Amino acid sequence: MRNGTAPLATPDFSSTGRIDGDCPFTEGGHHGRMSDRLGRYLRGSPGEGSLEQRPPAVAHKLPGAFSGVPHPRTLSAFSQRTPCPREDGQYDHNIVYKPTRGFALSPVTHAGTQTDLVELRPSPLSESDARTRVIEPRGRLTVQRCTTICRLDSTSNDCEPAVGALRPSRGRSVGIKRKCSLSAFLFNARSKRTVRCGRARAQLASGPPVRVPTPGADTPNSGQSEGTAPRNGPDSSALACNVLAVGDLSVAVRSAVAAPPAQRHTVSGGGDDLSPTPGAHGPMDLAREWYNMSTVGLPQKVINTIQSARASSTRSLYDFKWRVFEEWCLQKGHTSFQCPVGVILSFLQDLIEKHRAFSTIKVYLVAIAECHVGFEGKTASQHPLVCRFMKGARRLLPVSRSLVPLWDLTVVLDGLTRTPFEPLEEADMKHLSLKTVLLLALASAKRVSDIHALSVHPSCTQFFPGQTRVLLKPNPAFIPKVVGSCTSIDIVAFPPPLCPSGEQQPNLLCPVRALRTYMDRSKEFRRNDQLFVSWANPHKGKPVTKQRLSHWIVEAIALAYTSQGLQAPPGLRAHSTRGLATSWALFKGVSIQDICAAASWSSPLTFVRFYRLDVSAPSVAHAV
DNA sequence: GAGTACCATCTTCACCGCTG
DNA sequence: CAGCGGTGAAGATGGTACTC
Repeated sequence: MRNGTAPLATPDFSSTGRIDGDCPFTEGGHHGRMSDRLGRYLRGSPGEGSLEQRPPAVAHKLPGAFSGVPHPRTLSAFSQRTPCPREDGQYDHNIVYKPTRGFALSPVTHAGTQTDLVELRPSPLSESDARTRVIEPRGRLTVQRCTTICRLDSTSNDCEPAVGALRPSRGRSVGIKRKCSLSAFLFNARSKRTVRCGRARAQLASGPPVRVPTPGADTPNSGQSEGTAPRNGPDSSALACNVLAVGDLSVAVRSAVAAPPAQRHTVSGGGDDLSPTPGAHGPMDLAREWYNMSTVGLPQKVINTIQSARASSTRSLYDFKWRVFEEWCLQKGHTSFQCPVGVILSFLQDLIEKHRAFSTIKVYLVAIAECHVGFEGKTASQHPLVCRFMKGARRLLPVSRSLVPLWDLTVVLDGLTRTPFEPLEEADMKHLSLKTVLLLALASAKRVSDIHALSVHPSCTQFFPGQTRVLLKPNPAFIPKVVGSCTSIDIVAFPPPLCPSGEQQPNLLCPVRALRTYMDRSKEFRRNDQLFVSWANPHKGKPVTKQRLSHWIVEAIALAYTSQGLQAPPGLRAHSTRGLATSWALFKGVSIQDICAAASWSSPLTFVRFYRLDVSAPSVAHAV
């Protein structure tokens, strides 16, 4: 791993992936494997690991492009790169989103005096693309391991000592623009161990859940709004070098809409209403909101423009939430759009009792507020009781997650050095693909979407002479989740393991080697520039989706386990690679800034709150 | 029937930006 | 500047289609 200013670490594994006597890990360290030499670039004899300061690479930055282009040649190539459109004229990686499913246009009819306002009409909001996400560390883990409950409650301000230390002086985020990857630390996590000897894997992922403050609750905002200015620590580069070297409606509208029920459409509208109809979807996203606005006489185009204030995905999402509320109201005998506040609160309470996360409940409330007529000129969400309810929910529903990794990194890395993943040259395309994507995910700590955006186009993927290093950039058309956060991935090849015979052997865990092999093999059948393509018919050679990429990662982890005769832990998630890789990196001394830069987090708080795992926990230490 | 992939649905992360 | 409302979008998951 490297951060663009530091050399990639050079883990020293044997050809089997095991660490030789020269490895930077010793039995006496933490986990019995951590060496106090971690964080340094080892050269020479084991006992004389010298610190090698490498000249920092010049980081170039292109306006509007990805951050951190660390190599002049890269910059040149980058400036000349062109988007890589597919045959259908769209860019790879789903950048130009196609309507995954246009809402079927159906007559919008309703009872009331405004029927003519909402008729058969093309939906302006047809491009729904509600995508949602369940981040791995959301704390649904139910296995409790020990009696020592470590809770970081939202009401506590001293829950995370590190947070305070990490928090910028003004409570702002630490703008991090440098790029780096985490491969070195990651693969160093694969410490020397006695294979499965005394391993207590059952304890994995069974640690006490930890409650961390719900975003926004009792904790300062990450201050990302000001995150445009990189604010690197003055010596972060040096640190990285050393460490890496080791390895709304108006009141008028609402008042107008809030007409007496007698003037409004009713549920029994004989099919001519917009009232809740279980299973019947509106012709457009947030049709209720549309009707509410049309009722006060707003022109159709104006309404369309107003509704366009939100992305189609958000409208689609709110529409779904509103339909859920409509159905719930129907079952309870209420009129969804003008029900009393108590009904709304009861609905939200139901969500709490279903153990929905606070953020989920928040979205439901926003959706309801958009479609509900409101109370005395205010939206439903502005009602005093609703405000207090939400405050209570925030306290009652802190984000909790396990501090212990769900899966054992060392086991997985070990598995990747065995059949069916090795020998790599003989491995089938499936296993080669799985191994490559997993190594890449672990080494870069990137989101699946970031990996999905990688391309084999020469302007995006550059191998350095001797396959000593690879620079990966996402397709130029790729829009990351956090705009401006997407950085290129720079991975330096791992050196061959030291063998007594002096024979050069490939490092079986080298991401560069796996990537090179994968690209060479996939070249024969690939039909797209996207890095990862399907290996099986009938989609062979076509770009895989992000979801499939997630499946690959999970399957790779599971296979690594089963290939060793072990049972893979349940609940594996591709996103877990981020938490695990970065936690190991932190554990091994990587600065928080470098970690955030690599993982594209604008604030260290994000890492601490949602991802950080206790990889040094005794259970893991003993297990590994 | 197994394997692979896509689509639709669902949850909630991660952030922006306003307010007091 | 802490707190929080609001928003966009990502990942997980289940269902289903297709091929072999």
